[in-house]
Amino acid sequence: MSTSRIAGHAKTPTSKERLRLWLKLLKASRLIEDEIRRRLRGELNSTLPRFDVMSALDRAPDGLKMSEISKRLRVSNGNITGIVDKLAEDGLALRVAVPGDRRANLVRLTPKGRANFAEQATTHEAWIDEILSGLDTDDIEGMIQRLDHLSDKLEERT
Amino acid sequence: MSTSRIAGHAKTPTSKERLRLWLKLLKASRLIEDEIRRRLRGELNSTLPRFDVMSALDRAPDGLKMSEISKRLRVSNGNITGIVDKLAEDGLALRVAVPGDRRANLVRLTPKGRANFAEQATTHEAWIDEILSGLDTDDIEGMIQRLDHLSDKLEERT
DNA sequence: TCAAGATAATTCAAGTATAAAATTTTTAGG
DNA sequence: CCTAAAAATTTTATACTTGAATTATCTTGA
Repeated sequence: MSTSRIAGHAKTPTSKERLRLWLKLLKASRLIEDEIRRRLRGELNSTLPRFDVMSALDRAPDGLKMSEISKRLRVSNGNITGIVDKLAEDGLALRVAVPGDRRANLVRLTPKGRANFAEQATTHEAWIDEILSGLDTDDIEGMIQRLDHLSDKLEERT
Repeated sequence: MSTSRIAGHAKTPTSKERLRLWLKLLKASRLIEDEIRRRLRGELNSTLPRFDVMSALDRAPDGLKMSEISKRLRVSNGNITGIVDKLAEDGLALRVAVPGDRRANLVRLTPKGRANFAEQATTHEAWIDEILSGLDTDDIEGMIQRLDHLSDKLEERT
């Protein structure tokens, strides 16, 4: 069954319009993401993946399994192994055995990691506040709504 | 409704709202980007950076200097070297000497590269069309406007 | 019970990314 | 001319990312 496209009908978006939207979306998010990466590297001596993992761990005081972290951040398992290794080396996180399942570990922030992240999170929020200044509430609310709508559609697909 | 927000009177957004927007933006674009990467790998045996470089080259029939590519794609120079090396190995692009400046090269798609990209671009556009189906014209136009506005603000900063 | 089979994590190879240093070539000032 | 600065690119070092293969450990059903 194929979709019939009626030429000139205003309500049906064309593939060109959809492509345009995607390119704009990618551009905007990369502009912001690159800026955040630069600042994390330059000012906090960290990286976005490290920040993301710590953020996930911070929200789970009881710890998360490796696989749980990778599911939440939508990155591969092997990836998380390396990042958690680094965090552990730096004394920011540690692996704890799971009683009853010797395959799995729980990863937790150490007190040092928790304190460290609290600072970083404050700084991070201020960056975003600065970077996104110049958008008014209508812009923000409108975009949040539409992005939610979009993400919902995308997640439905699976 | 219990909120006191009045259309046309945009109150100042809080940093929490801005942070929320950023997280939504990042989520949506990663959902799409990951899907595109998966398909490029699985169906076209390619990668997003390769596709991006070829896309830039396709739009510049006379070729682009390495530095010009990295400026357009906003990635580092050293990065482009590796990607162009790969494309050249596969016979999709080649380096041409710039008459009068032996420091620089022009990179061009080969006929094979051009044909190859034409196919990929068609497929890519169809993917986006499919992935973003479910958004109506209002969603798309509204988002494009706001993303443009956002990107403009971000680019002003520099 | 006990061999599949599923699950958790790690390791590996290949590719992508950056910043900084190095190399080669061009351009300008004296 | 000649040398210092600038420009274009590559190289290097480090880190992130994925998907596939591997190891180790459960879980299950005949």
